[in-house]
Amino acid sequence: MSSSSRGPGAGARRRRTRCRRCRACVRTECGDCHFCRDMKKFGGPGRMKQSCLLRQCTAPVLPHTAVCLLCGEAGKEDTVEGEEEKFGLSLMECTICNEIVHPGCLKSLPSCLQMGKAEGVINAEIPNCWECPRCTQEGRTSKKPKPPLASAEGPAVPSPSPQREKLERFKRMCQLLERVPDTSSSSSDSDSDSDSSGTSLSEDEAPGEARNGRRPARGSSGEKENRGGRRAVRPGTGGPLLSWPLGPAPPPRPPQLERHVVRPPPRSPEPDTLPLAAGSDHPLPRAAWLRVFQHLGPRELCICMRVCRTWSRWCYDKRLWPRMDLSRRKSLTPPMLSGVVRRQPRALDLSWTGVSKKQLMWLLNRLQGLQELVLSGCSWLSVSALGSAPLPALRLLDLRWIEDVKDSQLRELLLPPPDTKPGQTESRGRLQGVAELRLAGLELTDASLRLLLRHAPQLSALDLSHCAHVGDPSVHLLTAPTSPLRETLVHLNLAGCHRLTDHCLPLFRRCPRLRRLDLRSCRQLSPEACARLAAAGPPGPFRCPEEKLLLKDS
DNA sequence: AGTAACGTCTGT
DNA sequence: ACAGACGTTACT
Repeated sequence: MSSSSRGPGAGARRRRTRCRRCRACVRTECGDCHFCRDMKKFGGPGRMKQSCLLRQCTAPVLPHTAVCLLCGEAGKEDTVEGEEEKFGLSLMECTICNEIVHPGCLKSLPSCLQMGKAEGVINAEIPNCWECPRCTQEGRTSKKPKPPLASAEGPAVPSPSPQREKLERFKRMCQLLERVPDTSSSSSDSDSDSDSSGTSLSEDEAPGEARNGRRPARGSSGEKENRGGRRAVRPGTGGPLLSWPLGPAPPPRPPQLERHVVRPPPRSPEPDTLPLAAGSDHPLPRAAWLRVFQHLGPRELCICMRVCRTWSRWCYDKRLWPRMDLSRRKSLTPPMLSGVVRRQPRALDLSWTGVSKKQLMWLLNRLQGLQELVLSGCSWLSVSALGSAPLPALRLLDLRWIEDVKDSQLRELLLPPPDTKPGQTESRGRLQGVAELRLAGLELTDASLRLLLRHAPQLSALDLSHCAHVGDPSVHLLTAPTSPLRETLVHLNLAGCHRLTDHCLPLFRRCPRLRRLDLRSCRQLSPEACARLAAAGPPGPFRCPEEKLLLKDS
């Protein structure tokens, strides 16, 4: 195997490895995803050899054995203090040519070997990842593969056009995500990342349906040569250590872009001022601009984002995007999804969309601050992604009118994740902290309500309208002395629950905080019994005028 | 030596 | 385009 005979740093591309620190790395396997089920330890055949979907590292690092192609040494950023010095001594891997160097080693090359004043384009999303000055300088990005510098004798690398397209998308993504100290003009088109349609977002890529959201293809390690059949031969890869940048450069291998990750915007310092064409800065600081932007809607913000690079960056501020609405979009494109992730909304409406399970999983894994999620009218197939998603901040979940949701499906969502160890913390379901749950139109029975009492005990608003199986016993359950919801419920929607009879009405007086009870379209309820409930004086519910018992269809 | 899993290739 | 397979790499 030729790649193993190459010394590290001699052009052998390095496989990335887990950071072991990110949230994904430190969690346990879900035991339930496609790849877990394949694992021998979970009773599978062990053929796929992939990491648990929930354990996909979000910051894959270079292996410890990686060294600089130029000096042959490892990363040495720990030996210095300043940011700039650290950068010069860190190992950077180019997403295009895959070469790993110390940026400092590049700078100290004789000037005749340097690439003018070209700067690398740093990809802040992935550690030690950039587009090296040479690739940047030569425009070796989306359009052309990196030609062998010394016109090596090797065969041209076949680059099928789909891969080329992916490369272009990848390049765009890198430009959009880059957080380079603005010395380079190589990313001038990155300002155009917001599109003209207002609420729809188009910018960097998200994997969408692709490849389970696997990590970005770094260069691989040349193992493609181990297969018979067609393969991309890499000429000149055994070249001398110091051949770069003069020697035959490894031809580019378009990375397999469908696997790259898009993460929340890094906490990189934002420019605080707006540079003007005249060279000076606009007197208003960023904070003032943000206060202006806060008065704009999504459409206007997207327009602002096309004004200039600085505005574009400022407008990603998540304070400007507390809620995002993608409802009723038949298909969600990768740019839309990554646009959401970059804006980190607190509330996201995906109702009646064709969001897929993978897309939802991808999103939720990257929206850890999400407080409100609306998925009404989506398919259970997709929504089941909630079953293995981390939802630490979730307060509102809307699952109305999802087809095929019965007790067993809701159970999946309510029960604690399978990897929660009994002694770890107390076993907590995902919806423990949820205050508002909308379950209208689902085929739930009292079995689900019992689970709700146990695993969603903090509900203040519950929508069970048009749940055909909800009847008097359900109200008994909800208002029983043992029910935690008896104390917490403020809003309860039971509209269209035909099985409810007058007998259940007095039970609602057990809920001291109940302020709004929707009993519209409950055929068996008599106006008289409802009137008696409504007239119930203190300490019963519905005391204030704005607190209502809704009885009739308005 | 053993385990995990990365990145690419193949068949559909 | 996708899912599955698997050689190989990274690390213990």
